[in-house]
Amino acid sequence: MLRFYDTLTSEKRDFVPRIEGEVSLYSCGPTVYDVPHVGHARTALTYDVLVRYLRWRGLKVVYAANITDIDDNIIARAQREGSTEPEIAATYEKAYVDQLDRLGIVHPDHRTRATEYIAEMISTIETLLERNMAYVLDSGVYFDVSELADYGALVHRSVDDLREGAGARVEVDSEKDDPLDFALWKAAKPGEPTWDSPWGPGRPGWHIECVAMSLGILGPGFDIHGGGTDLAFPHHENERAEAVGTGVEFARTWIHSAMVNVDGEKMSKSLGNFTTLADILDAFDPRILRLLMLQTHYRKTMEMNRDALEAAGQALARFDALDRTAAAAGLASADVDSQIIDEFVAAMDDDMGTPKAVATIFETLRAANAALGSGDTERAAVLTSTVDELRGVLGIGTAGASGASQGEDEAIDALVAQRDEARAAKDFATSDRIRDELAEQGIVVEDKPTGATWHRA
RNA sequence: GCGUCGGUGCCCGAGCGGCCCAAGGGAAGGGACUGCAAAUCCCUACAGUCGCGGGUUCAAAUCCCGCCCGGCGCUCCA
Repeated sequence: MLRFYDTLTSEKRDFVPRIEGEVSLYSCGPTVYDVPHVGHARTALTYDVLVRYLRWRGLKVVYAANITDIDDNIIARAQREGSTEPEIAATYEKAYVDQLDRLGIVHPDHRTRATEYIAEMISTIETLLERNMAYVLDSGVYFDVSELADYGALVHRSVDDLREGAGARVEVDSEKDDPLDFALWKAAKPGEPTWDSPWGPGRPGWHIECVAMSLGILGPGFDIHGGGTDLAFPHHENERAEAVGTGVEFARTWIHSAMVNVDGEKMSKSLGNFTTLADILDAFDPRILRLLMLQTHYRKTMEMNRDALEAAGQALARFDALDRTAAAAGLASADVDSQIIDEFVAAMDDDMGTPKAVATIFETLRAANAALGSGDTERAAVLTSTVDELRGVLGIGTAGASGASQGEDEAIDALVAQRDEARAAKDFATSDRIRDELAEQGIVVEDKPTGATWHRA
């Protein structure tokens, strides 16, 4: 039985999709005004693995994710750089998608942009006005928090508590009825991009876009709404308020993935520990980052640093080593071990227990190596196939092509063959010299009963 | 301050009432294999106060209360 921890109810609950066998998922993507960082990767990866797993389990998944392509930050950057909002958004959306592609993140079925849903947002706002859940001021249209009974439910705060925080920290628009009331539509300001609306030219508030897109694509009462925990308030709380305010059922389960810390703190430019995704993926095999992240549960804050990445790199090398060993032994593909699969499924079904699932794979990996070592190729084939199957579910595939030319590879083959001859003749001086030469080129030679193999370090 | 999540070996990190003298990964020591390596396997030390103090229970890392410490949220944020 699939179970997920639901932020709204603060408990793990059995997951029953609204349509049997079909899961609808909406996940909040980034505001594209800068290059993506490792935090974006963790959030994207959480839902990537969820989608991969559900599909592997035989469920149909409709996955929608948004791109916020209009907001204060984008406008500010466009003005600063003498560019335009669409240009800034397009540039950083591409940067985001490009980096996620390197990580092998599955593409959502619907990747929508806020500016493509203006009409739907306006119509949602009209509904809220009709139902007296909102009011119009010169500065825009605002949601009336006092009209919603359980505002604050997602973050488990009372309206009074929230108001205390809002009054103390947010510059209160004195016109607003309540400091907690938030903008659905912002009236045009000079120099800003605008869209026409019944309330004059302006642009949408932040939260309304996700309501329009998620309900527009997935329909009322969709199964899962995801995003990073930092979005729980105010963004998700306000989304929920807006959607419920229109009288429809919103997300049935709320999943929030935790933050990535660098040097024990949330990364930020001001702290100087901002770690871009590109920097990490340039320095490490993308599968290393994926494995490292999956070794921590998605709801737990994780630490990201060079040591952790290097440790994960060593772990990943064991997968690649098994690939080589299995290939050298000529293992045929075999049926998977159903008991191990069951163990994996039990771990994943329990609120996406990827750390335990990964542990199961490593145990199987060791057993496969042991079987190989003892000459039990039949068992080794079963275990290796099981490892491959489960790696696939988590997106930890085999090593990619090195990018080296065929000629280079042939030259290395020739040297390795030459070394084999020298070894056969017990000319170890020569064989060691060749091995050292290859090592300098980053080539590791391994002697196996079936002959030497080599790979790039 | 309020809310929320957490504090487990040298490091990372599962477990969340008995199966725990606590998974898995990394690093460390020993052995096997190897001409020597690499890879692999086996063994060992690592946690004997699972942040601290109370309590509940036949039984607690796991539940309850209090305290200390940290992340995140309360402000744009994945």
